[in-house]
Amino acid sequence: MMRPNAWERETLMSLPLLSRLGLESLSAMLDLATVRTVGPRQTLFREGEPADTLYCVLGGYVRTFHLSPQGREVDLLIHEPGDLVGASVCLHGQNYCASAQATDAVKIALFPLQRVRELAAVKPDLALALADVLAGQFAGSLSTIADDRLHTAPQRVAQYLKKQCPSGARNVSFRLPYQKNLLAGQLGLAPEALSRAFSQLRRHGVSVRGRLVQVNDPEELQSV
Amino acid sequence: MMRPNAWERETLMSLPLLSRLGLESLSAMLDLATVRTVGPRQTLFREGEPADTLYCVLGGYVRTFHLSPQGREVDLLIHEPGDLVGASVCLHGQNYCASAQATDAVKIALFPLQRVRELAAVKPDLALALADVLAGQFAGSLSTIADDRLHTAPQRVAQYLKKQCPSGARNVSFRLPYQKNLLAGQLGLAPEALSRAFSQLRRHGVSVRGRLVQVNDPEELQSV
DNA sequence: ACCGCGATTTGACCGAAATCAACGTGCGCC
DNA sequence: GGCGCACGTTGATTTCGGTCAAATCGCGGT
Repeated sequence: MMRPNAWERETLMSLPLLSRLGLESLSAMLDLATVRTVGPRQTLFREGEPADTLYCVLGGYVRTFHLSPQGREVDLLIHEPGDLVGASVCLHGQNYCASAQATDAVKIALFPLQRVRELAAVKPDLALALADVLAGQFAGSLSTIADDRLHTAPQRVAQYLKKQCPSGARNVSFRLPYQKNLLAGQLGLAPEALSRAFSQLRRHGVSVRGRLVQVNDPEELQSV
Repeated sequence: MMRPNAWERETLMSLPLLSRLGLESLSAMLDLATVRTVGPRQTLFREGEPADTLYCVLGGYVRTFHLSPQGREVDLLIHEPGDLVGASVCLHGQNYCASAQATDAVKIALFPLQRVRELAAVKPDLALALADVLAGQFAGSLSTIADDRLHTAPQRVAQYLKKQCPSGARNVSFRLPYQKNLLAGQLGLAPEALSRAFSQLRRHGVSVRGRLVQVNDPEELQSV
C-alpha cells in the first residue's frame, strides 16, 4: 500500500471519475489515493462487511459477485481498468452488498470512503462526477437485465464479441481479456453453455483457439 | 401540468431525494417541480429521445422497459410512489435509454433536467442526494440480476410475496398493487409462468383469487 | 521438449420456462 | 344484473440451458 507514483497519478487523472473535476477537487482526491497490488483470487471485500473504501481499478480485472445461501456464486459485474468498484454501495447503505475479488494480478487505487463523502459534501463537481459514474454503471446493469431476458446464449456471446471489434472492420482478431470461466459468469452462463455458444458461432465466421478469437465479419454476428 | 399544491409539496418533501436536502436546495427544487396526471398506457418518454425531464412518482405505478429490435418488450423496473424515474440516464448520456409508461392513472412530478443539473452543480447536498438515490436503484438492479440467475420462478414469486408481508406476521392477506401481467414482467417471467408459480405456491399456504393474496406463513415461503 | 494439472470441450440427460392454443373467469360497462 | 372483452389459467409441446461425467486441450513449470 503506497502513494501513487507519477504514472499512476496520470492514469488516475484520466479516469471518468476524476477527469472532469476542477483542480481543487482533483488534487484533493489524488491526495486521498493509495495504490496497492493484489494477487489472483484475493478478495477486496466481502458482502456484508462495513463499507469503508472506494476502489478504482488501474490494471487487471476485478469481479463482483453475490453468494447464494447455498454457496453458489453469481457474477454481477466485471470491472475493467478505469472502473470504480464498490460505488453502488458506498453512497447508499452501510455495508457492501456484494463481494469483490481480483481475477489475476490487479493494481488498484483505494480511497477512504468517509473522506470521499466529506469531500463530496463540499465539492459539487465531485458529487456530480460520482453520480455520473453511478448512472453509467446503472444503465449498464439495466441492459444486462434486458439481455438476460431477451437473448439466447449464442446471441449474448455474439453481442459481446461485436462490442470487442472496432466498428466497420473485418477479419478482426483479439485475445479475450480473461478466462472463459469468467466470461461465462459475466454473461450469466454456465461455462459449458459458453463453450457450446462458441461452437455454434463457428458457422458464423468465428474461430476460437484458447483465448484467441477471430471474427470474419462482425456485421454477420448481428444475425445470430 | 400545474404547480404542486400543499398536499403534493408535502409528499415531495418526504421523498428520499428531497428529504435530506438543506432548506435552500429543498425550496429550489420545489420551485422547479410541476405536477401532472397521466392516464393508463400513456408513455412518459421513449428510448432514444433526448432526456430533458426527471420524473418522480407521486401516486400509481410507472413501468420502464426496453424494446427489442423484434418489437418485444422487456420490463426493467417498476417505479412505486416516491421513486425517481429516469435518474439512470438523466445524469449520464444525452438520451433516455429506456421507455417509461404509466400502468394506470398516475400522478407524477416533473423536474426540468437542465435546471436540476445546474442546481446540483452548485448545491452539493442535492448532488449527493441524487447519487444516493442512484446507488440505491443500482443496488436493486444488481440484486435483480442475481435473482434472475439464481432462483426459479416459484422462488422469485415466493420472495416477492414475502417482501409484501410484515415480518413475523401470520395469515397475512393483501392486494397485489398491479396486474399480474405487470408483476410477471417485473419478475422476468411470462404471464403463464407466473400463474403456474402461484399454483405451486398453493401447497405452501398461499391462496390467490384475483388480485387478493393470502399467505398463511410467510416463513414457510423461504423453503420453496 | 516433456509433464501434469486445471481449464475447456463434448456428450447425454434432465428440468425449467417459453410458446402456442384453447378454455375459464373476472371486471368494467351499459 | 347481464354482456363482452380482456385478463388469467391450464394443457401440450418444444427449446434452452443447467448438471454430471468423461475426454481433451493448453499452458506453465521443469
